[in-house]
Amino acid sequence: MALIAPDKETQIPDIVIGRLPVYLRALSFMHQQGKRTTSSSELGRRLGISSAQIRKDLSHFGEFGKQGTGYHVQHLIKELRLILKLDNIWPVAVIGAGFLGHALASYNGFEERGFQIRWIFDTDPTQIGKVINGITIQSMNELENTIELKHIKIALLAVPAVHAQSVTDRLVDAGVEGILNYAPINLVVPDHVNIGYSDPVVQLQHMTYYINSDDQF
Amino acid sequence: MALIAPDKETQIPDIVIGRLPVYLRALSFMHQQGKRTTSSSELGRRLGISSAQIRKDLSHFGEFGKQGTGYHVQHLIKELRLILKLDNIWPVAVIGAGFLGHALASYNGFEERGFQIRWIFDTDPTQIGKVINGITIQSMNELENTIELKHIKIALLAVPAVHAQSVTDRLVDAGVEGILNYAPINLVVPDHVNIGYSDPVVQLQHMTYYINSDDQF
DNA sequence: TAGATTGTTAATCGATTAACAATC
DNA sequence: TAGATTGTTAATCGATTAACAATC
Repeated sequence: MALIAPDKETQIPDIVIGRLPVYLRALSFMHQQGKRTTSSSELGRRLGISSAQIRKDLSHFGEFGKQGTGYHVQHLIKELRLILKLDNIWPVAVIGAGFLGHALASYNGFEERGFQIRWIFDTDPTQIGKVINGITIQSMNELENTIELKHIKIALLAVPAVHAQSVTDRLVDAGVEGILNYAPINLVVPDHVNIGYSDPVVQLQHMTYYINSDDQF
Repeated sequence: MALIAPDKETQIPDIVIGRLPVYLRALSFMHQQGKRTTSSSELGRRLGISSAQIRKDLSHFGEFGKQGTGYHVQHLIKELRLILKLDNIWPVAVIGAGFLGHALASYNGFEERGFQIRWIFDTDPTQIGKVINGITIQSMNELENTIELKHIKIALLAVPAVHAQSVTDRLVDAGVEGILNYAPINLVVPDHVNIGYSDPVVQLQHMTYYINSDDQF
């Protein structure tokens, strides 16, 4: 079997899937503010997206609104969580206990949004055994065993660029299917593995194209 | 990354601009490996992009290759740096000196790619005056003055979500034109301001759609 | 009811790809 | 030269938007 996703799911454009978490984040914000209902136009205004696009995106998955009144915020949140498989907490491993790994392991914003950092790995003997936010730093020697034993599917990769590909290969071999890569390098993985990239420099370099540098230097 | 609409004058699609930093990163990697020339097909293979797309993207800016032999790596790097305005080092401010702000200020991978973290701000009196990687944490009271005095154009926003919009308003009023937002919230800014988003949870929630959770829970 | 807003269709807009003459 | 690869065109593919009947 070449692909995991069934036909019906593959028919939905990936770009649509990518917007759902943004909708979810905005809806959760509205919910916190006490808003009970919203409309595609209100949501679109907040996100800088057309109302038509929001309605079209949602229509791939069902009918979640009511003519005349719009969407019930809490209900739409629940539906989006189901679509994105967020009805359980995904356990996550952090690879690399440098400054960034520390920051990720210390961040408490994951759990309410569907994830929990449960493991952190490093090669540095002086780091191994230390505890960050209740998580004990493990040796990279235990990587494969732990992944297989705990059925870890998702990892945050915060190792130096030179090691990113080799660690990725180990993660994939052990069964990881989703990697958020913080190293500034492109990873090569099998088709069934999902990679997300987080390289701040790439984003900054995108911006500088649009920023006039005349009075900067 | 959500950016302002490209100038009608430039006519170059924003999605093309967004790929240039990725090309640049891959080319720099090749250069480090000692590669002197490459081709659109080799580059495409590495990045999972078609060779036609790479040639088309580059053709918006000029003719950088040679039939039969491809592209001179070092030359193409130089051209891309010019296009993206990376021929000088952009000074950058970090807002927020929590774990993430610390990690950003401590990261030494910015400078060789066109950026230098030069300022870091926080409200916490116990943090102000401390030094991270040679940078003294300043009071948020000095934010506007410093931005205006130093003509700061780019900021990394690493403050709690509840403060992200109000701090953004202050940054924009003071003259900042590019913000990389690490807070899990959508920002509203004027058209001329470029926003990049870095919310790991949004990326993880995108992945989980494709990951089978059957044996996970 | 009258106004508001959905879900959906068709048209428009934009991006990607295949193909190939040019040429190193 | 012969093989390789570019830059570009036209065709294809896909995504966004405008518009509106349905209906709350």
